[in-house]
Amino acid sequence: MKNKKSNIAPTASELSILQLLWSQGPLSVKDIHEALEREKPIVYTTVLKTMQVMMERGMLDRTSEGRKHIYRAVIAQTATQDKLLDSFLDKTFGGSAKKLVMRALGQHTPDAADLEELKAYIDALENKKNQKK
Amino acid sequence: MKNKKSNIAPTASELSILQLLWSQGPLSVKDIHEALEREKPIVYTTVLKTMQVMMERGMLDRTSEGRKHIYRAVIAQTATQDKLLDSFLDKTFGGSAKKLVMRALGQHTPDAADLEELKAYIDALENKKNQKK
DNA sequence: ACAAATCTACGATAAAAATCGTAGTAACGC
DNA sequence: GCGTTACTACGATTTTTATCGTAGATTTGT
Repeated sequence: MKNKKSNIAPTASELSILQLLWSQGPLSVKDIHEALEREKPIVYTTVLKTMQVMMERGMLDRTSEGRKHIYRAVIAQTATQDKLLDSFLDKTFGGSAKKLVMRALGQHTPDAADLEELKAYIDALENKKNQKK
Repeated sequence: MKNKKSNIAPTASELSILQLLWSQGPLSVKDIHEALEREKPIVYTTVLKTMQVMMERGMLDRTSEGRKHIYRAVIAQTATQDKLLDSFLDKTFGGSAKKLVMRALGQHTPDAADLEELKAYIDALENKKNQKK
């Protein structure tokens, strides 16, 4: 096998922690707690515990900085999103990417610029397909 | 309020049952069990129990046909998918439909015909936006 | 120095979801 | 009629995930 692949799919709470680490880089438990607290009340040790579990599961790594620990994400954002997307696509849209895409655009239509960008992206995909043949 | 909205988001197992009912119409527990069994081993009463719970939660309804019950989905497929999509989009892609769409297309690129259809759909969305203004 | 504040460790509990086993009842075949 | 089969009802257990409380250690302010 290529290299030990982490089969771990993060849960919803774990994902909310990962999002912060992905977007803001390595953070302390305190940093994460403060950020999450803004969304909804949660006890400090709940966050701590979750992050400790995530370490055991190989999702996070950490270094010591004085007495406190600084955590960082080990699993990549894109790989994780792709895995979750795959699973979601199967479970909710029977695996049809087209259906999911159309529904996503219908419900959360991006602005004009983004729509143009999307069309350009689709063109690029079409070209790529043609080249392969 | 418009009409009593069901706030219920089905779990993964519930969703797999709903998928069958949505695509095949009203079914008995036996029908569902047989279909699910093809995917992975599962005990009959597990399915039965799940469907009973779903009834209590208002996701399913049933009629009697002889001694057996025939279940049908009460909650609509599109409404349910939209709700799940919303939540997934937020949790996994920070609410950016564009990101989700591009990733979905990249990982599960539809065939040429579907891509054309998608572009046409995007055009339609653009026109709709322009009209509103 | 030492009390208060800051952090981690970790077991325990709670909450949610999934699974199963047993009991009981109606239908069915013969 | 009566044993076998097909179903439902439902409690109970297991598994997974989320949350919390307490204990103890290190640092900080004064």
